[in-house]
Amino acid sequence: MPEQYIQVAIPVPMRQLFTYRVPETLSSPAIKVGERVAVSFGPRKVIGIVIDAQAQCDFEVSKVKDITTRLNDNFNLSQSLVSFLQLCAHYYHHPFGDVFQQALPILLRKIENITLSPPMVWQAQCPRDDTNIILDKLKKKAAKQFALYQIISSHHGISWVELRTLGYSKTQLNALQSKGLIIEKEQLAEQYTWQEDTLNQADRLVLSSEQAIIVSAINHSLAQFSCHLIDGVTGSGKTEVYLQAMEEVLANNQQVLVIVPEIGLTPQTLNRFEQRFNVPIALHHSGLNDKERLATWLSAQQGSAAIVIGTRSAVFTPLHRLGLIIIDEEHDSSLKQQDSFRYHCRDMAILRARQLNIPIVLGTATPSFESLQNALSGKYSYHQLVNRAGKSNKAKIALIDMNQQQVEFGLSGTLKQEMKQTLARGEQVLLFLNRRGYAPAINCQECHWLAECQRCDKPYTLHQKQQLLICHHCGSQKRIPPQCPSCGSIRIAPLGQGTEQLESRLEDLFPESSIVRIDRDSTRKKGELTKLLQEVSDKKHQLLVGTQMLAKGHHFPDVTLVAVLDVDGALFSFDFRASEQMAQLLIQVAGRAGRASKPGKVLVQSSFVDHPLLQDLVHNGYHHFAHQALTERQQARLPPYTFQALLRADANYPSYPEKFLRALTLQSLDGCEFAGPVPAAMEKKAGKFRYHLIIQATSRKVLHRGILQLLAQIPDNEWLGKVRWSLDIDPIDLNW
DNA sequence: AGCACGCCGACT
DNA sequence: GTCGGCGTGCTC
Repeated sequence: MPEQYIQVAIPVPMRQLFTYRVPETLSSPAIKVGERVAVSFGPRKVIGIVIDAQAQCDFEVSKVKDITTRLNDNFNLSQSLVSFLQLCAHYYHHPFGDVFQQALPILLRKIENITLSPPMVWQAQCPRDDTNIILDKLKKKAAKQFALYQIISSHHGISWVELRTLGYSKTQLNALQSKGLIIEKEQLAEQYTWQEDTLNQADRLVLSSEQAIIVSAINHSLAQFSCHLIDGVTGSGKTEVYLQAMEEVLANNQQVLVIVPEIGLTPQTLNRFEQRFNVPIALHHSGLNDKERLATWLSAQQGSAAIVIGTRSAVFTPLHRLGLIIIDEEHDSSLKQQDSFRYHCRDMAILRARQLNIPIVLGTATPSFESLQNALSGKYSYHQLVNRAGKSNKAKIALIDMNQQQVEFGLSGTLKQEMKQTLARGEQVLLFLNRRGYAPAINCQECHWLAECQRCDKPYTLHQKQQLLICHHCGSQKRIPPQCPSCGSIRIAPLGQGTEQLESRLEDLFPESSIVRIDRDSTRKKGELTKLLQEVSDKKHQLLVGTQMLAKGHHFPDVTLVAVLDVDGALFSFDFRASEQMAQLLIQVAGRAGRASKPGKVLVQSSFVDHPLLQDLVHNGYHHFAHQALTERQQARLPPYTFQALLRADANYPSYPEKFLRALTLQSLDGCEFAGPVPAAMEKKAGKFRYHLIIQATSRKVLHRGILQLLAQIPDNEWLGKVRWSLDIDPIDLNW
């Protein structure tokens, strides 16, 4: 019997696999790719994933260790998932151990044995004589319980996680249980299959011809890879297209993976899917605990879940019979992870669809320039939805010239007037200010001393309510100094305006109206965001103040006036993506407001109303703007016409990062261009000094090859060990 | 990333 | 004397 060696991915940030021996006592049954094994690694014990089961020993045999145990549970990875994760690691030049670490539920990375209680679902009890009487009572006295019963009774079984995400409480559930209306049962672990009652026709809409063409295009390519970009304004019926495209896939007993932005997994979204399909749906979002995440993972892998709906990291869910992937809001920035493993969920989803030979659908009202370019060049099927389903009028965007106006607290006279009129009609107003806190700085009015964070060299943000100075870059906090540390003056005053200040100013300006502020500070508590949004839709508040958070996901039908208080930052940013993001934000904001009978109005305040970008966007719309901007990108040889990578380095001492990057030989990298090394936009952050290097090429292949050559040099770099470095492929945030 | 090892400063 | 700061190096 020859010795058996395996290659194992270990959860460390190293770009290599580790060789282990499988002792004879553990060699039967044959060890497989994707198995989890416990191994000793240096002084500790870790879980590794078997990547190659027939490996030759390519390491000094005397140093190779035996694996400790094989984890013979239900949670080993499929061959297909392992090769997908390998593809991801390869694409991003990222350590494989770290990729699988992030892709797996936390519980699968731990040594301890996993005890997972069987999955439970709620079902309606068989109707008894008095059932209808009880229900009638509920309908009148407890509408929420009645709605809960409706949803449960329309399904064969629905989990607590689903019900919780739909906005129901344990109390409501217990109430129905004690009335004998519902019962909790173990969910059958068998594979989901399409039944006669799987599709609920009740709210199924008749498709417009535009929509029907898209659905049939998707359905015609079910057994092969194809990428469809659905470019449709808010209200044009993208979700209905998703739902009807899913029908055939589900009818083939295949699974569907739906990815939504972080904030997008709202009760309304989920409700749409729950109403339409009577199938087990597994969820994956930040509101789940470790066991719930693992349960989702398992039900997807075993095939008992027909649909998986989740945020970014759900792209790594194992799905045995995946037939269709849907990415909603494909332009959304939350799809790109901005730390450690910097992957873009959309791009990895496309890779996965290609690997599995299945279609993928990208939906948005404001396509990312990357996707738009791929659509225009014919790489994706491009579907435009131009007709708004409810025939509602699109919100009009108008500019307000701040130079021609009396301005008070960041509000122009025109805006104040419009606000008064809107509020007088009993409608709601939404104000965007992308700056949380009370003021973005405080300074001394005598000597102009500015309170700065020592670790970032940036002004502290004043948080009045907490009576604190908080650095928005590193999170450090400081008391407000009673007097200027430089000249001793007590004339220290806030500079500029944030949402917290705006809220309190509005309280004085509009004492009759109730004001609500929605930003990261006011929604820190779990469930607070949902609560505030509910209060808004209940019309408990007339004035809404918020940051970008408010631009995503939620629709406010009674908001008929939206104002963006300060758009100028994006016009003069040296980040070439700033204007793209600004345009997407404005269009998304416009889509949040109004309804068929009450169209919304969007006002944008700027001191540069003649700026060509603003003019183009306002007068010609997003698509004209995007085409213009794409032409400029092409001329400037910028993405999506070129491909970029960013090599970042940071250290505790100022000179090391630059020295590290300068020590690299860049000339040898055939076909690649470079910018830098240059100091990061924030050269100092959280006490670290940062430099970076941009690598650019006209093809992904050339870039890939260049990076491999670059990475090969790093082990010999004399400054290695003095710096920390990381690589970002297709970077979005060049400021970092 | 951990974790150990090792070499210097301020304490019971 | 030694506790512990974190710089450095290693992990099949």
